[in-house]
Amino acid sequence: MELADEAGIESVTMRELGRRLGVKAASLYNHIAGKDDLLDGLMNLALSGIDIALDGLDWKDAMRRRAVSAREVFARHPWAAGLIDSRDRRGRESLAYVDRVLGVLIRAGFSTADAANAFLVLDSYIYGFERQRPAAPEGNGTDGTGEAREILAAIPEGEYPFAARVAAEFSGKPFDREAAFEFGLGLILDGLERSLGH
Amino acid sequence: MELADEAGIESVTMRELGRRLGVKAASLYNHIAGKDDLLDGLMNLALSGIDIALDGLDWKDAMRRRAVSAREVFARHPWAAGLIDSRDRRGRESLAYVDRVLGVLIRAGFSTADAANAFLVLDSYIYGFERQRPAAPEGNGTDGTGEAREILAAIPEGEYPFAARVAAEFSGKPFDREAAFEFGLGLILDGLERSLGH
DNA sequence: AGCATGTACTAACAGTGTTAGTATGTCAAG
DNA sequence: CTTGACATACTAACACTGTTAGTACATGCT
Repeated sequence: MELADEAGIESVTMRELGRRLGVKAASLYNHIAGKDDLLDGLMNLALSGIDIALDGLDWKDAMRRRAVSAREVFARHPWAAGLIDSRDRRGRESLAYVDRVLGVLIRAGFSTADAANAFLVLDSYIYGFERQRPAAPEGNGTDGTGEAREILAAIPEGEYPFAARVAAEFSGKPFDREAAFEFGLGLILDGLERSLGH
Repeated sequence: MELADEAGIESVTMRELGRRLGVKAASLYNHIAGKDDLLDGLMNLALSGIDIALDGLDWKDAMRRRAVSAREVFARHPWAAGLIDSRDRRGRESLAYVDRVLGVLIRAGFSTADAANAFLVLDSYIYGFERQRPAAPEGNGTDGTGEAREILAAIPEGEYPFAARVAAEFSGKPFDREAAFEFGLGLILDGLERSLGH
């Protein structure tokens, strides 16, 4: 996980991992079944950082909490989301997770079909959000203003006026990703609440 | 694109592609700069299938049309979404796309910041949705009922009651992904509309 | 006729995951 | 203390991957 966070998931090779551990690549096979096994473990390790202690909360608070916590995980480990959809999601661990979430929704009054729908919609948003991250800027800070400036400079004069306006807007002030996430999350949760009362 | 659709993006190797074209791998380099070039082209080819002829439509209709069309593309080419976030999104082509969409929103009355927000929220959902697809079932049809049955059978008796209920629900009838997508899309669009009037 | 261009080829390189076979250290039983 | 079993590390190799250098050939223009 340290290796993936620091150097990117593409740097997680058997030989590189071995180098970090002071060991040759082949020796790793005494401990794991193969690279798939390694990546499965990595995925579960990341997923275990998502808060699903949802008992006793209102369904909306529970879903919001889960979503915010999931986004933090995906922001901290940008490789996690990509890892998830390149492999099977049907492990025991994720089944428990699914059951927890569905339980909250069904107990709140959603039909089984509606609960499945709500789950899918919410997770689509959650999993999709941190992917909408522009490629990391080179030598700038982490607020993205430098990158916005860079994009702005690359836009041909007058050809893309609206993109230019938006880039100009965010070259001055940082973009608050967390706030943007919660804005969209609120839209979805409010909509689900409305759909609950027919 | 045929190769990626039929055999999966991981089968798109220089040697395999050459085999399909009746040519050795090295010969491909007379036509493309490298594999990155190839994948960029593949991505743009897929993206060009998204309908962005949005002029003259109400902003909601325009966004809905774009979203539905994008989902169809991602459903038809499951590798496309993954390709997009593994490479730089700042090409001329995608810049035109971005400008088009932002233009619709800003003209509809969104501030530049709100338009950027709306864009991000919408695309998070769009890009995230087709990833929430369970691994393809082996010998079953495409409606997923066989897979739901299979999952149901694999759930330990009584351990995950809510997951079991949902699996049971959908082992009887097919799951309409398109309807589910439009349901969530509607929630978001309605929410954006409400936020437009403060 | 000669030459330039485009395109295919073979061979090779460094890198990937993985396995077989071998050596080494540690620790428990006799 | 010796012996043996076990865990673990190693080297060497295999079949892949993307990519480049150098070469051959066929087409078509001057």
